[in-house]
Amino acid sequence: MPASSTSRASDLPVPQDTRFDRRLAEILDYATEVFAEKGYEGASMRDLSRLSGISLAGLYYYFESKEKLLYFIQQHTFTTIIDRLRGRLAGSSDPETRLRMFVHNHVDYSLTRPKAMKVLSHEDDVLKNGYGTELAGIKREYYRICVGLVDDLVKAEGLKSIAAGSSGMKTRTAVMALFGMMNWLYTWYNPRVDPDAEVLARQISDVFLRGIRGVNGSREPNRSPKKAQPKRRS
Amino acid sequence: MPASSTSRASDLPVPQDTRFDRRLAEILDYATEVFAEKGYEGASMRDLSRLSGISLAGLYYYFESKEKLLYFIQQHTFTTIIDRLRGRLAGSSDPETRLRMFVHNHVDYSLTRPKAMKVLSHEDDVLKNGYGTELAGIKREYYRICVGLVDDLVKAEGLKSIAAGSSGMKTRTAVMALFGMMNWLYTWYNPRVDPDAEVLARQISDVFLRGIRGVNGSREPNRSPKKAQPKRRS
DNA sequence: ATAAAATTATAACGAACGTTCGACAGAATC
DNA sequence: GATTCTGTCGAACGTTCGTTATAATTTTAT
Repeated sequence: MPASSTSRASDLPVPQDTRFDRRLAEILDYATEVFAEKGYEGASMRDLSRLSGISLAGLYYYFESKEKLLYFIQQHTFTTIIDRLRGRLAGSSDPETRLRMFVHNHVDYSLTRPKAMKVLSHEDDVLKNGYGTELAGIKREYYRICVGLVDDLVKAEGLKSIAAGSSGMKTRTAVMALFGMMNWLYTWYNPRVDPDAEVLARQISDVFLRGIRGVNGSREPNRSPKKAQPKRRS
Repeated sequence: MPASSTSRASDLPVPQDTRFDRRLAEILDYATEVFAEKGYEGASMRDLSRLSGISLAGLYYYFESKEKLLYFIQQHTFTTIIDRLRGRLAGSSDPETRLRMFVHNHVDYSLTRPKAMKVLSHEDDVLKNGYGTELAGIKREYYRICVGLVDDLVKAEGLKSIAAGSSGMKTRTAVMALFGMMNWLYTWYNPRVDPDAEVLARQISDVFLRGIRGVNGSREPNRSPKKAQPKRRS
C-alpha cells in the first residue's frame, strides 16, 4: 500500500520518473481539470474517479487525501513557473528585458495551462497549517523575485520613486497591480478572440512600464539620479 | 411560512423596509462573512447558523436555499456598485474624469466592503441556469459601461487605437487589464500598509491611462478637445 | 513461471451536508 | 378570550462526502 508513506510537507514526485510517478502525474492532470471546473470544495473524489476512469479506491493508491492532491497540483505548478523563469532570466541582464521576461513567462504559462493556473489562483487560501504555509513561502519567493526586478529597473533608470500621478507609487502597489493584470487572465481569456501570449505579454508589460515611469518617461538618459519628477498640474 | 413565496429570478428585498427585510439584510451580512472566509462551497449552513446565532431552521424562514442566499448577496452587491456609479457619472462629462470616477467607485467599494467584493469575484461562476444568467447579464452591463467610457476617451483624444507597444491594444484587452488590477485587490489589500481608496484609485487610473495613451501621448494632432480639467472629485 | 505491483468491485464507515417537519411561544387581530 | 399570524427552535430526514477494508483479479517485471 504505497501512496508515498511519508507525511512531511515536502515530498513531491521526485525527478526520478518511475511508473508510479507517471501515473500520479496523469491523475494530477485529471484532478486539475475537476478542481478547475467545480472548485476544490465543490469537486468530489467521485467526480475525479468518473473523469479519470479510475476506481475510487484505486485513486487512493497514489495519494493519501484530497488535500494532498491539491497540494501536489499547486506545488508543481508554482515550482514549474519559477524554474522556467530562472531559465529565462539567465539569458539577459538588462532590467527592462528581464521584467518583460517575467511577464511573458507568467502569461505564457497562464495561457498554456489555464486550468492549473486557475486552481493555483482560485484555491489560493484553501490549504492551511502545513502545506499552506509551505505554499505561502513559495508564493512569497515568487513575489520577491518580481519586486527585485522592478527595483532593479527603478534604480537603473534613476527614478526616485515609481511615478503614478503626483505622488510616488510604492513598489508593492505597482507589483500587485501587475499581478492583478496577469492573474485575472483566467477569468476572461478566450484564445479565439484574444491575442496570443507573446502579444498579450508585451501589451501588459507596456502598460505596466509606462505606468511606473513618469508621464514623459521621467528618466535620466543615463547616470545621476536627480531632477524632474513628473509634475502634473497641481 | 414566508421566505419570499415567488421563485422568479428577480425578487430582491424590495425597497420597502419591513422588519422581515431588515432581518434578512442582517443575515445576508453574516452570510457574506462566512462565504468570504470559507468560500461558498466550503461554508456550511451550520457555520452561518453559528456565526449569526440563529438556529438552522430559523434561517430558512428568510430564504429558501443556500443558492438563493448567494444570489441575494451578489445581486445586491452588483446593483449597489452600478447605482453608485450612475450617481457619480452624472456629475461630469469629461471622458478622463468619468473614467477616473469609474475606477474610484470600484476601488472605493472594494475597500469599504471587501468581503462582499470577494464573494462577488471569487464565486463568480458558481450559480448557473437562472440566477447565474441574470447575474452574468448584470456583469455584462457593468463591463459595457466601462468599455463605453474607454471608447469615449479614445475618441475624444483622437487616438487611432489604444496604443501599447507597436501594435494597437484592443479595448477589450485594456478593460480586462483594468478589471484585473481592480478585482485582484481583495487578495492583497491591507489597510494598515496600503494607500487609501482615493490614492489607490488615482494610481490605478494613472497606470491605465498612461497605458492606453501612446508613449508620447500618441495622439493625432487634428482635433484637440483637451482641457486641463482640474480633477479631484467634489 | 512466479513474484510483485496495480487495479478492480463492493461495500461500508462515520461525519457532514442542505433542507424540512412539527411544535411552540409571543404578538396581533378579532 | 379565542384565534390567527410571525418568528424561532430542536430534532430529524435522506443524501453525499472523504476515506478505508477486503478479497479478487489483472498487469508488469524478473
